[in-house]
Amino acid sequence: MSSDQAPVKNGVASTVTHAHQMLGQRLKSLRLGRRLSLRELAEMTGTSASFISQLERGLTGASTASLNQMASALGVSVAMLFEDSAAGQHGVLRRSERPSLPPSDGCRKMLLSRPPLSDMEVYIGEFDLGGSTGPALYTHGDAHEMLVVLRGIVEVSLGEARHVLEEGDSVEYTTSTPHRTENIGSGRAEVMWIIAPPTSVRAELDQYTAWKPLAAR
Amino acid sequence: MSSDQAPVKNGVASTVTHAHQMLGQRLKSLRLGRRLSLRELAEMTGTSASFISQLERGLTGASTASLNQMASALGVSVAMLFEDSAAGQHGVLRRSERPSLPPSDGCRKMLLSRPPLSDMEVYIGEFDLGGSTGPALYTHGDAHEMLVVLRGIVEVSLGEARHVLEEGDSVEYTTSTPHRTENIGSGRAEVMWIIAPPTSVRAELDQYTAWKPLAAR
DNA sequence: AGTGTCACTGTACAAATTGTTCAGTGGGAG
DNA sequence: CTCCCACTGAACAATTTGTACAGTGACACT
Repeated sequence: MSSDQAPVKNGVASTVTHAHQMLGQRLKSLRLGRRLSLRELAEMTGTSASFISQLERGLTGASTASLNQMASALGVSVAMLFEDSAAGQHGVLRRSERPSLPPSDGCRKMLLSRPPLSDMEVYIGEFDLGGSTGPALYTHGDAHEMLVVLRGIVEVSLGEARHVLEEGDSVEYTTSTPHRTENIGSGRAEVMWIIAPPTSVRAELDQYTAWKPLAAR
Repeated sequence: MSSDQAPVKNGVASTVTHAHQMLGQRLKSLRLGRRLSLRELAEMTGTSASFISQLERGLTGASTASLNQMASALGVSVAMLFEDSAAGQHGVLRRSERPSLPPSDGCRKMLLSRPPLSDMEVYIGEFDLGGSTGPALYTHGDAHEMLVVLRGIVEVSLGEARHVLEEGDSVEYTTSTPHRTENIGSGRAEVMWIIAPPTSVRAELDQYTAWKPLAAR
């Protein structure tokens, strides 16, 4: 409150620090939303805790390099660090507006959750006939994941185990369990993935690690 | 390690403490899964932190009253505190096995997530023609919630605002925002609610608080 | 009545973790 | 050459963590 009275030489300086504070607030709310401490985020971004502390309170600015690291560690785009909107917004997302991830192997993934707001990640996946999430089983982070079959029949591999799921069935597992989903029905399939807490989507997207299955029993 | 060598008079005593330890481990993993500290859980259950500490380490047992409190605060049944299975289980839940909550106002809710495993709550709601989640808007806890329309057309009230959502549309909001869902389509409707982090279902089920809307503008 | 046993509380404590302060370093722009 | 500024590292006080310990009251079984 009293520190607002910091000496200001000119108008430019004040708007600069104001911009810093806006960024700082946003950064802080994002970090707290992810339940991260300064040190944890510092390690993720390869910076220091004190730096982020100063950053959040608008005492300093950040280089574009740092901004990139922050944004990716928090699972948001750099743009989202600046756009002051999305505050009072109730995030209505129309079906037609769903952002979709690059498709592959006969599977189109669409993101329903909006990273800065959510404490979860929600995807919808549409499988073509014989489509799958890829040839290998994947692991990412250490959160909880649920898969719900909205339409069709799929086979879910979890480590060594396999489960055939029909419409309305669901599975839960941890994201650290190697997993994979394949459409084994005679038509198209549609599933929903729910991940909580969010595993910082973009940050880890290219860090997905493959898993070597043991020889078949 | 060395404390394992505690004096044991007979076989009964050893199996008793063993049972205590099993319960303790389970309790601890549940608590940590909810990211609760001993004191937080103590306050929720109306007990003390030191008691829970001893409990988790198998130094003492618990009365049925305490067990009930623990279970409900953690959002699990008392039985789940004891069944040592569910360890290697990948929670497959068939559509026909979904536990359903007491229906009301033309809306049947079914729980897809299994409390002990999940970091989220997932419900599916089926609305009859004109059905709704109730006459009033409700508030519960302070988590994030997403609603996805699987079939039909619904109207979602969020505080003063109203949104008409069609199949495939979704909304995000915080659970502290007074909210309500109503089927306004010409047929049945089906939606999905996702809440993270979990707000300890059973514990709060009867603590849902109504919200008085302001006079219509 | 007497005597344990046992569930449970409250205080106290060491250790870890929190965010912040501060002095300082290095590099790029003027 | 020099100022500015992004950024580091160590040290800080304030909380918060889980645990230890000494108790209290109730119930069970002589």
